[in-house]
Amino acid sequence: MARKETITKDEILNAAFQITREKGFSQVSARSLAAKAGCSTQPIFRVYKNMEELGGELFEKAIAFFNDYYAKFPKKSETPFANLGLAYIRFAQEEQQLFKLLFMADNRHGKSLYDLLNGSNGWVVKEINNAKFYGCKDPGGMFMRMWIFIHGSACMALTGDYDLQEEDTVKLLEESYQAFLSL
Amino acid sequence: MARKETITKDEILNAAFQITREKGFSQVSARSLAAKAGCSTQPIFRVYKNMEELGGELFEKAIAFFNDYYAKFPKKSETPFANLGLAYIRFAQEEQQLFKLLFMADNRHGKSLYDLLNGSNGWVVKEINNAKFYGCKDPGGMFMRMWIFIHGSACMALTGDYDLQEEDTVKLLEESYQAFLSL
DNA sequence: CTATTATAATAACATATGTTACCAAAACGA
DNA sequence: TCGTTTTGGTAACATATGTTATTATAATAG
Repeated sequence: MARKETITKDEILNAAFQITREKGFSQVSARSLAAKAGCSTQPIFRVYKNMEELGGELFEKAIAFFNDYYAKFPKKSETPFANLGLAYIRFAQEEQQLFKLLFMADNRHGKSLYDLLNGSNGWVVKEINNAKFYGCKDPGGMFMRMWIFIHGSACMALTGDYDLQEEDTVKLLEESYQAFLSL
Repeated sequence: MARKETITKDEILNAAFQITREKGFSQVSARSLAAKAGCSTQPIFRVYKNMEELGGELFEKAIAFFNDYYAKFPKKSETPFANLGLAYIRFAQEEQQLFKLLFMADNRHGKSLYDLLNGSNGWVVKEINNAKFYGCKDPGGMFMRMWIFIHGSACMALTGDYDLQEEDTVKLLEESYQAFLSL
């Protein structure tokens, strides 16, 4: 019989995720990854065909992480899109590297922004329905405007051009929603 | 006496700028740059101490390019921030790589976003004064909100999540300004 | 205990990077 | 023409990358 596996796919993926989280996806190399996982480069190429394949699974793991982040994020506002937006902006502030990977990179691995946001729980759909429920006449347009605003805040957080605290962000999002309602 | 110089600093910088514009700053390597400039790598290290120094001058050149782009951009709206915003968004659409370098990268080479936008002509100041002239009570807050919105549009253009044409963008910016006025 | 076999470490290969050493090629005053 | 000096090409060095070949290491069926 054969030798037992000591380095699992999960361990490798987790190590890659850690590096990505701390220093960014570009810092995940075969060797840096091996070092983080405490092995040589061989186990990596046993479980993954190549580094690109690992990139794909890493992206999936990042999606799951964001979904979990949002699922656990405490609700702070009744205003449609405000909670999702607040979580998104805080995610950008707290998990800069993951945010870059998910929402600012060229390669989304076939997924659309909507796919990423809507997640497995249909969160965007829920927010849009919520807006409808609260009497918004053009929920689609509202989502577009709000998302431009939310994404702008998040991206500016990454370059150090947005540094509002949570309370102020909530206020900003609620105000913006009200302002866009008038259109 | 000494041999005449055949490869100038300008030629090298222009070649680097071309590569950046076409394929992104990350694609500017000593060798790719030499190839583009039609020389060996030596002239590069004659005029620049190292590649980082070239990076600095390249950034400056990109700033100048954006300033020129905006200076020549035809005015399409009377609404404060709308022209600047429109130019910014179109710049993101047409010059993706330069936009990334200037407005999305970590390293701004000591310049703030305000520095970059305000340029040598005080454009932001002018827009803020313009808003004041048109009766905006909180021009600073308006700039912040408008810029979040504008930057969000531009960044979404880069990931393919914003594809409005010029007219629609103008309308969107004008509407947003009006909406924010109500705050 | 031994043969088999999957695992994983070492080391290599091929390539790309910044940077430098070295040398050949101008350019021009003497 | 010769000597001096700067310029620029070739080639090297050091390092980092993905990937693969080779070898040593378990693990267990027989």
